[in-house]
Amino acid sequence: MYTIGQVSEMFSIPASTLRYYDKEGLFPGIERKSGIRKFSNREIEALRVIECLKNSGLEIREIKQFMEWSTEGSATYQQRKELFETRLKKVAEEMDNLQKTMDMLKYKCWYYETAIQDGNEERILSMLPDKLPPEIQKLYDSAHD
Amino acid sequence: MYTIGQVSEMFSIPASTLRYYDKEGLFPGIERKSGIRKFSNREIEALRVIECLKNSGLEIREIKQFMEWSTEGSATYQQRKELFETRLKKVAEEMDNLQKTMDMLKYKCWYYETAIQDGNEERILSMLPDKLPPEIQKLYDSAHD
DNA sequence: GCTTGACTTAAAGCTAACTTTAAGTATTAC
DNA sequence: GTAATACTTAAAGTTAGCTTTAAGTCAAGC
Repeated sequence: MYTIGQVSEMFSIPASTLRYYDKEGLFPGIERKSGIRKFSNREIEALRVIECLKNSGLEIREIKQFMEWSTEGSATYQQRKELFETRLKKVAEEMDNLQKTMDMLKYKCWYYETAIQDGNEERILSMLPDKLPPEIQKLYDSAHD
Repeated sequence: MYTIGQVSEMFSIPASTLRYYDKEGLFPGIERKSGIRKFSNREIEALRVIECLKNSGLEIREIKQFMEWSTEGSATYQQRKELFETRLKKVAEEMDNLQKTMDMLKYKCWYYETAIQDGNEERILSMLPDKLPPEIQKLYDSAHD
């Protein structure tokens, strides 16, 4: 059993944020002793799922929905499974998107490395849009679909 | 040369957002004809970079800084290069983080598939924390470092 | 010449996710 | 017993990034 301060330390999350999460219903049925929250393994695992769902782009009120489903036993297994499947797809898309972002960033790194070497951008501009070195051309094309 | 409406269509960005970006200084020196903005290839390419930097987690005011550097010629090549290098590192970290998020999501998908098959979570809980099927154990460990 | 549709502005409004504040209670260390 | 520390609350404040509103200008088609 942990206090809010201990959990705050463990997860590097401000206690005020944990209180906010509780107020928003993310720890349904959390135990209390004379007003003070007692975080058990259930809440610790909940917090790991909260972080995961938040990273997947889910909003707090949708995470609350999930936490409510979790208190309803086997009747909501299907909904919960579908939620995770949907989130998985979403994150896979986000990864694809970030891969394109990285390609653009790598292209720009090359661009400025080359500009620094040359002292100007003229040689680069004369290679655009399709006479860049092969590796760089790939990055450029990926970023300029 | 494009009007704000054409650019809005091309990039699927509301015209109001493009005006907001302009107000925030993201199109320094954009041309106007009797008050109306004229988006040239320079602004189109700027918009691609804006999207890229935004996806990398940069704030609008930092993107503005970059756009100002871009008007200052070769004197700022170094800063611009470093900006893209820093962003690249940041996005690579974000990708790692998302990979962990995906592992947790995959684990949860398996969890609920199994719970649906069994009708309850008992068998799964008896396998925790280190007697899960090998492939699933990997996901679980990755998500519970 | 008048209607239509796309553009313009400044300013106010919105939303999510916290974060801070102010005032108070409870527990632990000495 | 008292001082320090950690907890409690409700409510107000903050921030980023838009989005909407209201009032107006401008060019093209009929």
